[in-house]
Amino acid sequence: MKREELALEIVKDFPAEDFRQNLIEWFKKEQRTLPWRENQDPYRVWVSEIMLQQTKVETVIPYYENFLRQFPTLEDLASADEQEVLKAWEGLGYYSRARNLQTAVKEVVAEYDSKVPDTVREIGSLKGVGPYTQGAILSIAYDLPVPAVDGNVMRVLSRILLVDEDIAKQSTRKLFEALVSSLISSEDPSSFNQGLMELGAIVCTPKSPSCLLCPVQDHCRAFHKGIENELPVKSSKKTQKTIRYRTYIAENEDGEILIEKRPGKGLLANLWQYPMVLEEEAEKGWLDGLKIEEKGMVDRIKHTFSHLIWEMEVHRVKVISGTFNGEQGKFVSKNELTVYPFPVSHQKIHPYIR
DNA sequence: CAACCGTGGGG
DNA sequence: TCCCCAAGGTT
Repeated sequence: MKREELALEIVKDFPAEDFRQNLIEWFKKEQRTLPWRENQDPYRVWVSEIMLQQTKVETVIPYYENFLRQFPTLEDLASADEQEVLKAWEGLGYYSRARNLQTAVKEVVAEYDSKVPDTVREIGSLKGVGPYTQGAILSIAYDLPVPAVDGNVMRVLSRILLVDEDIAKQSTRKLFEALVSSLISSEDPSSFNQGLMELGAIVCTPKSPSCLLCPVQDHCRAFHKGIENELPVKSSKKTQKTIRYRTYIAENEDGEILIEKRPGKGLLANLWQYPMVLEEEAEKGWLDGLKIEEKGMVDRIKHTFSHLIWEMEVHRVKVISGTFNGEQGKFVSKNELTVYPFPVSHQKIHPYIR
């Protein structure tokens, strides 16, 4: 069955008008007070949507408030120094979001007279703005009836409409976009989309949803069948790979510590760290061209990313002589080290070393 | 498509 | 400890 036909089949006999009314009324009454809900400024909505990608509301709030203080307008962000933008993002993760956002904002200044475009085609062409974010901005900032399907929406609608497609698969999002398109309010698409997400965030939660408090309980097929905990169907991700590194706290005769800059692409792009070498490539007595004197292992650090694991042996060494062959390395004073501005997360010289 | 790209918190 | 999760996008 084609996707549109399947969507029509699913919403057949569904009381859409009742559902819309209950959802929107609930949202207007119960929505949380959040800094990005002060007004409909497209720039403010945009920033919030980027920050909220894969990130909890409570985490985003302080970052958002600080970011808007530093870059109050789209023009301010467009003309800002990239290092400052990344610094403001420090600790939020997924740092390409920050770069893409600034790139896109610059394009809006240059190509759209500093006005955030209001069409799917134009806004969707901006860097970092995908299918979800374009729908979110268009509906929330411009009151346009466009689907904004995120994880919340798929969870909520999979229960209400009894959809058992695997939401881990990218293609499934399109089915839910078709469903939302047929259900969305033309009167208040903003409250409809936000209502679905808000419901997912505070009532229709992943584990033990609060069905007794749900404003659309009457319309929920999963609740009526008592299988709300079986939905949504989501295939589990596979286990992460483990990479072993040796990490050096390398001190020279002046008491300075060596740090290196990571490559400009890939994981933690451009972030500074203590020099790291793959464990199997760690040479005794040498570190990328530097002759060193081993002082002993001082710690073992395990850091889990979303898709891989680092296991690091931390060694303290004394630099005897030689020139560092790493990408970009330099010695900094211990004093400078503790406050090294960018982009080490949380004011630690190495994000994963205390 | 599936892999890549962070981080912090909850169960 | 381990797994899952959170207003996803890019390649």
